[in-house]
Amino acid sequence: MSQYLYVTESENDEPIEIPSEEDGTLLVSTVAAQFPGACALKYRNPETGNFRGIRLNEGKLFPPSGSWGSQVYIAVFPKENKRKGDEGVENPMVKSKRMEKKCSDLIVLGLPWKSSEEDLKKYFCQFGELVFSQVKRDSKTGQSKGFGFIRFNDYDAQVKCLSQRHMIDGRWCDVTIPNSNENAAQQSVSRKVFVARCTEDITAEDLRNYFNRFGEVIDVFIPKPFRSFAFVTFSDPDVARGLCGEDHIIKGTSVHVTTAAPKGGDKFGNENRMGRGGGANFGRGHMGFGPPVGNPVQVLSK
DNA sequence: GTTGAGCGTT
Repeated sequence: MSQYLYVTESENDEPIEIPSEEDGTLLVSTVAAQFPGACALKYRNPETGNFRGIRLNEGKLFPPSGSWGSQVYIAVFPKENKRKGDEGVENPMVKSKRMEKKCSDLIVLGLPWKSSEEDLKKYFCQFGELVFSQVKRDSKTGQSKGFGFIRFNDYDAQVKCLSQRHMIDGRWCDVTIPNSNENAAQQSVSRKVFVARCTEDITAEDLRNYFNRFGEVIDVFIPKPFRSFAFVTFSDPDVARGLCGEDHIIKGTSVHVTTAAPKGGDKFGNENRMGRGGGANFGRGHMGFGPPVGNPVQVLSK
């Protein structure tokens, strides 16, 4: 029997529902219709956190265990640009890829009180597809606070959008990079990252599964009671640092990754006292990565 | 039931 299954291009995109065939298989051509160039599917095995490939024969994809279930499958492309880089270490392009222009959440100021997430999508889709939109509201009344956040899939769309003012339902609105993202490039180094803006439905396993694609996750810690943040520790500090400053969408929530330092006092693993020069001797002296618009100022106090 | 600079429940 035919069913709709969830497929996404990358795990932090919103999935698209696409139909299988009557015999339960899924045609690669069906996948490619939504994801041009896609040649296969994979999915995250919840037990191991690893990717599993979907069996493919003569253009037909076969459900892993009889049925496709409700999990999200990921489209696979030929020669996909890999993000985690064992062999990519020697390829400078791989590294700089992460420091390259990537989309981040954008704050939208001055929204009409009545504007909703849907309104944001309707307006901003003229620049490109939104993978995230949110209107900040009073938790009690639900009344909009007059600002929100959006995120594009495509960096060019973001650039275009940032370059102008926006008339949304009769009001001029400004779109900028949020201040909270400014600490993107310069961060101290640790194997552990702080994941802000978590929601309660994001479990430790969700975090592990999500972040495992960037490098081996060796620990996930979610404070109890719920405090809307979490810590994720990687085996490789480079991976941790590479993620800092980024926004990631997990289960529809945009979380923000920074170094795990602001508060201090963590149970497991690293104590981040960066008092001496110690702590962070990963690799050679040159820390490369000349940030294009370098902000060499390191905030010390606080 | 109002409002109009801001920055996302560390």
